Amino acid sequence: MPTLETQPAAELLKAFSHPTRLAILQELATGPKCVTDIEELVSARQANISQHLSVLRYARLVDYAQDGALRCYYLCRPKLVRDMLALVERDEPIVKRTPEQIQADKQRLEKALAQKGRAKSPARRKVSR
Amino acid sequence: MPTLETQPAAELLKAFSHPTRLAILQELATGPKCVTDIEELVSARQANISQHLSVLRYARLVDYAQDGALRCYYLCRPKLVRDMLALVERDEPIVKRTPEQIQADKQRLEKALAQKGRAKSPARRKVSR
DNA sequence: CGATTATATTCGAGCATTCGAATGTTCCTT
DNA sequence: AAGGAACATTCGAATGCTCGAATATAATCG
Repeated sequence: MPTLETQPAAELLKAFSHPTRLAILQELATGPKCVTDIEELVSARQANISQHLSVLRYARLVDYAQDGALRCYYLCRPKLVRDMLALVERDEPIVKRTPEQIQADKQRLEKALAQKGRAKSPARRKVSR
Repeated sequence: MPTLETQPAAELLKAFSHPTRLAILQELATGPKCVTDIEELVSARQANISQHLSVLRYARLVDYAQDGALRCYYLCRPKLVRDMLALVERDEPIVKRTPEQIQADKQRLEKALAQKGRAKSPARRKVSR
């Protein structure tokens, strides 16, 4: 019975889920930059960068400070962004489980549940096993 | 000059970016489950769950072991998934920076760059400041 | 075998995202 | 004030995503 607010979490993740936006965040992770700088570093047109920055701003991942005609964008939740970037580039080996291991896992899980929550019997199934 | 493969990273994140898929991953984080179990825990129709599981499988976040007529789904990169779930629910306070702080940051960044990379002068700008 | 259970796949409609082109706005600079 | 630089916004077309309904498949039961 774990419960995370999946709706807002999904929205946050969506903001991260675009190659150009990831590239922008990556650049901002090295320090604040104005739109023109970003435009050079990430290769995309100005309007497009602005559109993506707008998405990132709405998700509260970035904000900017105005400096004359320039807008210096920066990460407004730097740790979150950096950890996310680190997380997605790290690659965990993919595990493969046999039906037997799965059975064992289920057993452990049921035992743990039975111990804590009262009257939480496993769902009825038409299959024997 | 940071460089992460943004394309595959964005695809991975996209697989996470849906409320139902997050809910499924959350359930699987407590142990392996078959589709019918998931269907009860997450409230969505069977076909829809299957569709989302297919996306998660393609992203190599889950896999299954067949057990008779049942398919027991499990996380095939459990640490990645758990860390992601933890990351999105954690909420970092949003920082606000003043133009002055930004200036300071930029200064530091330029200094650091000048020290390492040769001939990396800042982009020309028409604005004085 | 025939029925039923468990799950997957296909299809189509509706909705959302993405991008470039064009245009706006604001702030310099002269 | 006029012009240009920096950036944002709007619009429309193309593409992609999401869901339910219907249908398919595979295993098990009787």
